[in-house]
Amino acid sequence: MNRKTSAPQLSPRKRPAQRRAAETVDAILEAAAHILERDGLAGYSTNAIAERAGASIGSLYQYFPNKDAITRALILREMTALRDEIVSIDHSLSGQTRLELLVSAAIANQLRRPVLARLLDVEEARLPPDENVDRLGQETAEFFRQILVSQDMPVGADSPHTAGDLMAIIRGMVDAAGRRGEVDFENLTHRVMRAVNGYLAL
Amino acid sequence: MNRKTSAPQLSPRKRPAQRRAAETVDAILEAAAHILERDGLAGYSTNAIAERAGASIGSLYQYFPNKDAITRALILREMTALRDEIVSIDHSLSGQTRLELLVSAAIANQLRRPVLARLLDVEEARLPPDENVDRLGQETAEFFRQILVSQDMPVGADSPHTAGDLMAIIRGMVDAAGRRGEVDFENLTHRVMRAVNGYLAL
DNA sequence: CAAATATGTGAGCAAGCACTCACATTGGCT
DNA sequence: AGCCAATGTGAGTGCTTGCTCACATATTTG
Repeated sequence: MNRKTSAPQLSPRKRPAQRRAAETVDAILEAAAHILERDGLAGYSTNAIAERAGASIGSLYQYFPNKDAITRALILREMTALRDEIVSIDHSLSGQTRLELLVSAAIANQLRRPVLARLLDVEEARLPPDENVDRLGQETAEFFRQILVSQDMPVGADSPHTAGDLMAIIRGMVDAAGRRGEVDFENLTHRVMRAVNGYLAL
Repeated sequence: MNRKTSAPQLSPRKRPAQRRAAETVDAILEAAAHILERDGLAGYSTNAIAERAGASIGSLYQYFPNKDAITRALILREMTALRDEIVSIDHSLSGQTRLELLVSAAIANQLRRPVLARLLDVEEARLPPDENVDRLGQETAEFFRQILVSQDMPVGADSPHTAGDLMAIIRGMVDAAGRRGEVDFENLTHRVMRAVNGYLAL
């Protein structure tokens, strides 16, 4: 533990060691999110992100090797929030209740910052597969499956496509609602729940 | 009809008058579709489109005022194909049968060129609203609604959100399937039909 | 045929982009 | 204080992009 000199920085991406560095990284991520929401992909440039973050373009490139790394970090931030919420659902509840909680969490996650969520979906599709992103997605799908095999769930609710189909239904409906500017969270949740239950019941 | 001189070209976009001009326009559109499918938005540049079309960049800009106009023309081309298929559904069939035909048409439209369809969805969301695109969408939704009020449909199947929700479900599921590389058209169609019927039945 | 119009060409421009680098400042040590 | 690593800076570079324009060729018209 007594390293006199730190390891040489072969990777262009440093890990922040002091508090102000961590603050810089956070500011860059939130600036990137804000620019994406306000100006879309058209205004999403590294110079704009740095300026909005109150940092220099040089600082930005000390912590992110390239622009896509910023986007990936944003995707991970949002996916982690959803995963954490889903895995914290009480295991002793009934399958139906846990399913409702999960769907609510997924809807809330997509609706909290709808424009950002939609654009991150687009970027995720464009970026090459990422180890961390894939692992988070698999973890989330696994908890989904655990709910689908509960005793009070319809037999056969769990198939290789079920979790993926349900996530696609939720994302599709919520994205479309966001595009139309819907704001009635309860009504939308009810309709999504209807689609999910309908898919599972047949 | 005896116009000695044609009207001055105030708009930068000309309408093709001779056959070879129409062929150039078609070649440009198909080149744009091909580049989008093969290289995604990253390679989607006007110079690349012109080269692939076997035309010069100057020719391209004689028929399209800017790059987005090419994308809009592509969107219109795909939407028109779907609309035409939907409005040709036999009115004398039962509501359930017509619904199945409509869903099949929507799925087929999205699956024929899945990568292109997905990217055009993305671009449509980014572009400012367009009169022609909006009108086509409304026409399609209108025919959708006519089916939902058939006698053999569940009462209340038609609400202000129904058509939009169902289109969102179809697009979401088919896009996600395309992303995963699914190829089993029948299986996917069956699952989408299950989601649609489930949504309507409750 | 000639004149007029429609169509086609591609070098090149202005602007924006992601990203580098030589240097300045700050903070944590002893 | 004095040293050094960590952090911050922003003008500048090389590249790509959307798009223009002065001009050439093809087609129609009379």
